[in-house]
Amino acid sequence: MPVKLYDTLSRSVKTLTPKSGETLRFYCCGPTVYGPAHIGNFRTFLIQDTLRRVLELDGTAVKHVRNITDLDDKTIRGSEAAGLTLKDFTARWTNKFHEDCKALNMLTPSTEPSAVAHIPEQIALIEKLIEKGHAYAADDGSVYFRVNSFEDYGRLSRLKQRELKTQSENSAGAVNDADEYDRESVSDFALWKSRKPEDGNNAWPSPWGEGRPGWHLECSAMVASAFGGETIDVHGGGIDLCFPHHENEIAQSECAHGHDFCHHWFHSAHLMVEGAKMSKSLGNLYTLDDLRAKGFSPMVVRYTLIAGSYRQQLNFTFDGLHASKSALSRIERFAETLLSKTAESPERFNSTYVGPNAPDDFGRLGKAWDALLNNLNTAACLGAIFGVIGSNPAAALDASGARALLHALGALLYALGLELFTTEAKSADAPAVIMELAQARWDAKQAKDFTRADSIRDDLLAQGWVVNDYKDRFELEQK
RNA sequence: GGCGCGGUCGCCAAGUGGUAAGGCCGAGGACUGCAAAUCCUCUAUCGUCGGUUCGAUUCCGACCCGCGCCUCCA
Repeated sequence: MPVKLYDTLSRSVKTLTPKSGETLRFYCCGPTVYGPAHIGNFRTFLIQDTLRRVLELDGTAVKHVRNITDLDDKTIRGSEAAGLTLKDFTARWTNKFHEDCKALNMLTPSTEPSAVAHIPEQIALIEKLIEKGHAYAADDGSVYFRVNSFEDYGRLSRLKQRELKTQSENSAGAVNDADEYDRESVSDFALWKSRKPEDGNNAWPSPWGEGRPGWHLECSAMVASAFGGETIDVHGGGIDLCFPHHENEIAQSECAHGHDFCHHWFHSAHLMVEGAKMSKSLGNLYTLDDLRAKGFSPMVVRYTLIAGSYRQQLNFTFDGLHASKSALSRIERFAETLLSKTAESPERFNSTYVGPNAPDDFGRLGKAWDALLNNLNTAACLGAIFGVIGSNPAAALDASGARALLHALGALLYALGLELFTTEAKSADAPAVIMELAQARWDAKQAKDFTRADSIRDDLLAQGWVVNDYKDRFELEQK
């Protein structure tokens, strides 16, 4: 069954198939590398990662391109402030991004083009647009896109040109871009920005003088270079990019190449944090490291960020993180139960059952798989998984039945990018001192010295370790 | 003002024209020296008001409330 996905352009759920017949062309607007990415950024990247996983599991080859925005106001400002070259500065944050991606179990894109590395392509694109009458150079050496020259402008975001013009004053009453008076129209946007003092050494030669590309242009150039100028199948990004970024990408690319830019627009909704808009001034802008420091594993974060509908604003809360933690460990226990039927280890679960190989039949987990195919309904997918867990199927299964269910579960977890058996620190990880205390408590308990046993237990708890007793052994768990 | 999203159990959340998945929390039970962990069981008529329909949470209209975007924020 093919994957169905909501498309912003047509405002409908459409079947997703590679128009070329073979590999699906998937482009995503990547991170601006001027600092650590926050969980809002990752929400978008994670759902894109999930789409790719579902497609591949469904048998569709995907060329997944996600760019690195390393050349814009923020990276330049950041590098100047840090006293580093743009290259060193962005390399540092690109590395950090990659580390976080890995921790979140994200697949590496097929390619990750850099904007700085595509300046010649961007200049060539501008020349083409000028040649076709879609762009013009201003007196100061900047080049602008002539929005009036592209009839379809505003189709994606459904903004009429007339409204755009009146929107040179926004709702707050502030006049936008007061200094850019040399544009023909306030709707026109910069393709090339002439060199300014605050750009430091970050200027490149061009037919219009020194300067740097405008932000929107990089994606048009990188899409063209990654996919040979062909129409791409899916373009992903946060909903905020719909206008103006994607609108401008469409304008630049379609005017330059003369054919459709992209078939399917894949936008994900934003994140709220504890009911408020996420922002630096509110201090509620979390990074993966922030959450780790509070004791939440990357897998718990991933679960939280993908458990809700991607088209729905997600209210990110610590309650939600706790809920995810419990839910995830419940799936883990279910897998353990099945593994006890097949006499296999958790390590073996990850190596054998979790992978991009969908079983022919998902069996009783069929509903969960169908949910993913249906517009990435991750919530329904998880709901269906828990429905199966609740029905306690293990009791009635023999080893081969358990194996089949493990295969289905492993495929679903691969699709969701959730890795089990990696989260909690267990006894094996406890420091020797803690282990000794716990052992002393166990001995006291066996000797029925409950006063001493309980006192040691309180002691351990104070140090952040919970003791769980079983029939003939105990386990430690980090609080 | 324009465009868009949403209001479902305490919290999160799926969903359908025929009387509402799931997770968390909570409660009760089993287990336990007591706990913890685990397991079992339990909790809603879907913002308001109209309309269409044999029947609407699901379709239409109005209204109320929350939120996002409107030139460089995923």
